[in-house]
Amino acid sequence: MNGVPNESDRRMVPKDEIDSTSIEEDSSGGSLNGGNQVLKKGPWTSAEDAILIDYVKKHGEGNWNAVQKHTGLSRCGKSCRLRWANHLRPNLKKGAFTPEEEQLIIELHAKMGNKWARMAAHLPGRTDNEIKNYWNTRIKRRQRAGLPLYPPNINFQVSDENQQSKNVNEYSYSDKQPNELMQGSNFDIPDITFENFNANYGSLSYAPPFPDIAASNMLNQRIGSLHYPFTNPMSCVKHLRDSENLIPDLHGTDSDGLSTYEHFLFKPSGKIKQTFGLGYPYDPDPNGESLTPLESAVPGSHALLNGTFSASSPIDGTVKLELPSLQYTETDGNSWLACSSTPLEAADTYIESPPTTVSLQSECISPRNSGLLEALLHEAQTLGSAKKKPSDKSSSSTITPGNVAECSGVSISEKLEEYNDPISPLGRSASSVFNEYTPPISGSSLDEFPHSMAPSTSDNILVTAKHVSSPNVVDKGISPCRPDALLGSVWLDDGSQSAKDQSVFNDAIAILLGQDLCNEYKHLPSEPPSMLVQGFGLDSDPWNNMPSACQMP
DNA sequence: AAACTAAGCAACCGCCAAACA
DNA sequence: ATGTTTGGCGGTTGCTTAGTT
Repeated sequence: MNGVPNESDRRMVPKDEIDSTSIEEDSSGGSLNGGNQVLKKGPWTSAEDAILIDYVKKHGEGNWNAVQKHTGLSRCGKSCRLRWANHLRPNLKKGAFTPEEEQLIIELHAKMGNKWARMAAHLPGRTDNEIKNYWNTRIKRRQRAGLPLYPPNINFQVSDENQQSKNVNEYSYSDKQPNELMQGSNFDIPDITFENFNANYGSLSYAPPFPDIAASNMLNQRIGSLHYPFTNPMSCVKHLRDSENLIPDLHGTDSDGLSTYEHFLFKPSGKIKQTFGLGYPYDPDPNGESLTPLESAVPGSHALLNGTFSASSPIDGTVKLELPSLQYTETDGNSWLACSSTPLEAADTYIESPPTTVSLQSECISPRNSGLLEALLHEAQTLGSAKKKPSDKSSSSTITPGNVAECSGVSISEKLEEYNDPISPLGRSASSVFNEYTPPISGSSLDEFPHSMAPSTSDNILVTAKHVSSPNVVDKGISPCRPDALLGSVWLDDGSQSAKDQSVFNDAIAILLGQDLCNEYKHLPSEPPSMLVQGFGLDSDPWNNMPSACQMP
């Protein structure tokens, strides 16, 4: 039997309680139960633990509400159960997670999402709470470091437990495990490995977030009217938020008259769709008019999105962002780091986080750390509304995070220019940097890829690369403001242009990050794009390149 | 040395579903 | 069939500690 744990008592219990032998005396923070007895809240004392342990020895687990009756313990049944389950029950494993456990957690989370209890079932001696805390801490750490939540080489295999769900439409999205979703509608997905997504990984994993306004504002303002292909409205939030980490590219059509920028913000469905059109080899419907199982799956796939989702809730009215606060809130800030922080900080970020390096776009749009950028976005949005023209409305635009830059035809380069981007890491206007160091990508009006003409999956990657450049940008000889997009085009496109573009990209990075950092990128081997994305030009296994902090102590 | 910040952890809360009356 | 109780789960909060400025 586990003795009375007492590290927590020493640490958590207010000093005036530690020596208290009477658990009845302290009623601080308590509440009355049915019998008007004050139920204590807060940290458990050793005395309380002893009572609870004694009770369980005699009566066994369960019937937790009876604990109070039988023992006089002023704790509600829930609290007793929790205390027992998380701290007092025998065979609990204490201490830090082993590397094996950590790996297992990562894999389980990739499969299950935030199903802590289910994950705990795979980790004997570990509690759901422990796993949850670990994961949240891990997320925090990795997001701060700009790292993807999952190592790219992690395998996401369909587990038997995921066979339960047969029809995604029967369930709220939030309840679905990624693979469950993938299996919806009898859509069989073979073992999924991250390698399948490597081509997108760099940009997917850390492609940035919407601006802060994204989730809440999007939902508050638009969700209600969205034709959103998810059964659970809250899934919009999840998708939006998940997609923050995702996708370099959107492929929406501007059917509702929203400006491009608005589309980006308010039309997540397009975003999601395009996301999955990017190159998932099993997507049976790359054109994406219907929501494929994959589409429904991936947005919430922790594995694929490097995001997490949580339970659903109504979105009408006040939107409660359900993700653990730490799971997303810092993403923006990190993403922005490269742009907003000092060069050194940016450098650290880039060194630590190759994926982040390919998502400069996000950095460029996140307002989290920049009032200016927030203003920029706001203005862009305003302009977007003001500038809306019939032609704009009719154009079938691909909305990408990068395209956000074009907010209603105004490239972010231009916008940054307007603001003179005082926070550019190198003291230069980010826009000028982009303009100068990002190459024009041949290409493509967004109209080249109307929704109905979305290329087959084999082409999607290329499409993605092309779409990141906007008509405006190309026409003006202005490069897209998205190095990640650029990267995508460079890495994902084949042919002689690749080397050239890559070189240009490296130069752009050099400008942005300083030559030293750029050297890291110049080491990028001339490998197939997917390899490059996978390894980010560093070790072939990006997981191995993660900072020690991210490899877990 | 003090103030501040981040990390880690324990516990609570609200919701949900199953069991029971 | 309906209402209540109970247990479980996931998200969030708040506290302590450790590290940094």
